[in-house]
Amino acid sequence: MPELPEVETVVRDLARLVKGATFTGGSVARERNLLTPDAPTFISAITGRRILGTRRRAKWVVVELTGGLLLLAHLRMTGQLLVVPAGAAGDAYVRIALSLSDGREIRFRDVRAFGRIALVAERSDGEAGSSLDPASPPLLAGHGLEPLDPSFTAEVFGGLIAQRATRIKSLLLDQRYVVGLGNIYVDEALWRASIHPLTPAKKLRPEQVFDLHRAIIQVLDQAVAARGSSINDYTAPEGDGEMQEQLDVYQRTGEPCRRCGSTIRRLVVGGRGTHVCRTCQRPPKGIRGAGTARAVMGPRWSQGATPDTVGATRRERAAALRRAARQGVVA
DNA sequence: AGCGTTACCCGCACGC
DNA sequence: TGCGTGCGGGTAACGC
Repeated sequence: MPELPEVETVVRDLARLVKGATFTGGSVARERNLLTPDAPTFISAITGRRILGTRRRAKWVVVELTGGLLLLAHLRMTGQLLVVPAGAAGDAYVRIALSLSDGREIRFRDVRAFGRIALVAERSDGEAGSSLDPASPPLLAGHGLEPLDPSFTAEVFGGLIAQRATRIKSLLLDQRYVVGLGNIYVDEALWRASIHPLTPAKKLRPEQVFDLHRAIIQVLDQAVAARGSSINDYTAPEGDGEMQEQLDVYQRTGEPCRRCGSTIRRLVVGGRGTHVCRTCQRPPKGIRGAGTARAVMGPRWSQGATPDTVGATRRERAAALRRAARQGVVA
């Protein structure tokens, strides 16, 4: 699942591969993946544009084009941006293909088809508009702080969350506060800071806010350096990442905590699979331990997460076995 | 208004 | 082999 480190890797790879290239046309196999404009307008508007550079905003890939246009891509769950020779073998999941004058093409491949491509005008303030009209309102309005920007300080972060009663995990997943975090890195940052995901944000002590702020930056920096986590479908134009090998809790249900040896547990917070060490991450007062309080688990929580279960689902068990085999541990 | 929850989108893999 | 279901990023809608 592409989060900030994965999107950042795609953006950097794309810059190396296609900066300076010019679009000569393209095809839209599935128009629902195109947020705006309609397919014929999209193809005609992008044809002849040259790629000036790439950047990232939140989890959006932003490709800067001549003529004041921005090509945006959100990968959601399974989206990929690939740069291949035109005519290279593809499959049914290539939703949009854009040809380049040098004989290559950029392909947006997306198995689950949740991802979105948009072509919009850059506004005078540098933000992406919501249409080809540079006077259109910002498309990405409402996004929060960039966690790797110097403006993301512990003080600002603390001020954002101080009044919020919502669970800290749900808040961190909400892109209106801090952008770029998804399920993987939220679980990882909370483990690093030894904070339970069900803790109400406003109940965090000042030192916990400080630790969490630092953990967010550190885990994202480390993941960017590792080119992100290649889990399921994620890959970048220049290849997979390696952060999945360095994750401490995500999809490690049933395995020992690397800090204290306790078994990593799985619960559901805000409808999302969540991974914790219940020894390092003490549940907040008034909320019973994970796996016992159905009221805080939600109806969709996966049954079968018993203490001696290795992985809450068969898929997780299989992943745990593969991981064990890869690391030379006899399962 | 804030917060929690569900439905939706979609394809896959799981599990019966 | 075949069918029902959980999963999940983001958004919308709903209820308390």
